Amino acid sequence: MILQQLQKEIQNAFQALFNHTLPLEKIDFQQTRKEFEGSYTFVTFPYGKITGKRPDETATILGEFLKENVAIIKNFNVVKGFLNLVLEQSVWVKTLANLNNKPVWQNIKKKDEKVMVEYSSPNTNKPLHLGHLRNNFLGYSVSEIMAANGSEVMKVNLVNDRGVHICKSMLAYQRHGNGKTPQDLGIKGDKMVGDFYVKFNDLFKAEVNQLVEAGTEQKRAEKEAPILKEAQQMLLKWEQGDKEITDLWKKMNGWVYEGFDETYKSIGVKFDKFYYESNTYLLGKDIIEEGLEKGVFFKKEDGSVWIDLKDEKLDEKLVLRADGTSVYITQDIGTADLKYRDFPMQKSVYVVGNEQDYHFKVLFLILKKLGRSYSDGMHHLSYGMVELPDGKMKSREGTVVDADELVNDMIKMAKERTGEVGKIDDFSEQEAENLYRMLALGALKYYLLRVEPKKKMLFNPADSIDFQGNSGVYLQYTHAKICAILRKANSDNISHKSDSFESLTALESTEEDLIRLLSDYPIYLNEAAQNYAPSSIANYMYDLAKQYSKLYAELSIFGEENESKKSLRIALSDATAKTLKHAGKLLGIEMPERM
RNA sequence: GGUUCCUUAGCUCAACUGGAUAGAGCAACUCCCUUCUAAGGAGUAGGUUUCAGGUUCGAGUCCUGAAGGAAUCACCA
Repeated sequence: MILQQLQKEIQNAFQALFNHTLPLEKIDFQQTRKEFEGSYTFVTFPYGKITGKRPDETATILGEFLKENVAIIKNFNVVKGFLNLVLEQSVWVKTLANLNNKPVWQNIKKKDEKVMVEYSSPNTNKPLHLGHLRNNFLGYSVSEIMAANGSEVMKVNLVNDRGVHICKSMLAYQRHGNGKTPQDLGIKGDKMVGDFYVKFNDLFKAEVNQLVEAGTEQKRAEKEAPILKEAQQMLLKWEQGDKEITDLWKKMNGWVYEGFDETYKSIGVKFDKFYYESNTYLLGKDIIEEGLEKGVFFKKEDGSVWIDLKDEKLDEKLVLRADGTSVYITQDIGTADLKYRDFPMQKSVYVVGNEQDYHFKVLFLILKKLGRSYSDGMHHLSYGMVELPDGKMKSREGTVVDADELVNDMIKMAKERTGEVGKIDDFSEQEAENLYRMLALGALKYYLLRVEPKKKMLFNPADSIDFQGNSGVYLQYTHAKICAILRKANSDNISHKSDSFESLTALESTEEDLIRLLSDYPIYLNEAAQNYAPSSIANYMYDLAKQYSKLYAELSIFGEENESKKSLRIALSDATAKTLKHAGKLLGIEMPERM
């Protein structure tokens, strides 16, 4: 790669001129700004002490040395301490030839690194909504990105399938379900169970109001509402393995899973392994014991177990109740060990909303204090909530943007838009439906992934997700446009193998810019994995598509008379399409060949 | 109240981890389809990067403080 070569050349130059060895990883280039001539810029300000010269002098001396000794450097110019390097254009032709022969991502070596990514982790009471989509897309995408960077990745889903809240919907169903199944009602199983969860809340509120009217204090009423007590009772029975209750639980969860499966399939998200809290909620108690022995935890008079994190600017945190039952963090400690036994990973990523920042900080700290070898590789991929104009989404209140509905709406929009443009009249029904879905999901995924995860985002249902401009559809459109060109090149028998253009020595600036962008792809790929940031990929794709669109508008391909140039532009188109397709896959966005 | 996070153009977001004159899309306005897909391209306008200090050759980015917003501080998960 060019940048690596340039790094070495700078290192040599420093050695020869200043008798100083710069470590390679410290040699950094940035893109030359458009208003100056050059491709890459080396900043010399930091090296004053080494060279003993002013930055602009250092830059000039370096530039002269490089021009003299390095074949690919054609020229240079110095602006203050910025050394702009102008490369021989044959370098870019050669770069494209290499790209053409072997895409850059095929050069990425397999790492000896296992990564587990936990995401989605739904609650079986709550049908998936827009916020969950952000989670699912992030988790899926981060997994794909790490895998593309050579890691072995395991995608897992930890399903929250037990607890009082589950009993609530079960109870509401017992009372008002009349034994109906989702098939009877003609709705998805997860939706039906979700409805009963909402139903419970209505019943609960009614009871609370009644109590308050009868003179009970609000807070007490909320604790003593009979229906709540009954739900708690039900949880006890469930824990004791009561047949009637567990049968109902299994039946209702079965419905939910069917619904979830359908949604996962529809949005193109997959998992390698499922964990269920009903299997893991008892884990972790033995580790509490271990922690007591190690002196990491301490016991209070009432028998409850705590950890003191005051030294870390955190508080004391309960890890086991006085009655010996576990809390949330107990089972998370246990599950962490379980996961490591199943898949001894170096990195473990938890894709969970930022309302649990504190929880994960504590969890990772505890595991570190317990001396778990894997604790250093743990990472909470924390993302901001998706908010509506009137505030947060609440499943309990029913104020959510439902995932299935949103996807369906967008498919409808894609269909309308495609109808207006009218380029796929010869598509079969099936092909057309595939395309609509591809476009709808592309728009949705891009919309959610292009934003840095930790930022909260606002979704206004009134103005729909873009099919224009900086959007997923723009990327897909660019890809489809290129495919048209490749089809024509193929039917006209125009070669774009590297020997058809390798002799070229001059390039248009748009061509050069595009080649540079293509060859920089691994940098973004690496950055995305390093920072768990699909947004890096998304933004790169946009830049790439934009750069190509510019070239497409400026330069004619089939109207070009010089055969070598024609071939080069086709090769450039091909490389762009392949890169878009590869990067799109990392975001879960499919690229159509026609649209 | 403590802690953590956020604040960039009217709106939604970028900015290669401290680099040069802060960039895109949407919305507004001008142009460009008898030439490879106009779901596109070129342009105009829009900024004291919330504010006040500091660090240095250089700060949207780092440090301190302030303002506004969010989350969390449960023997819920």
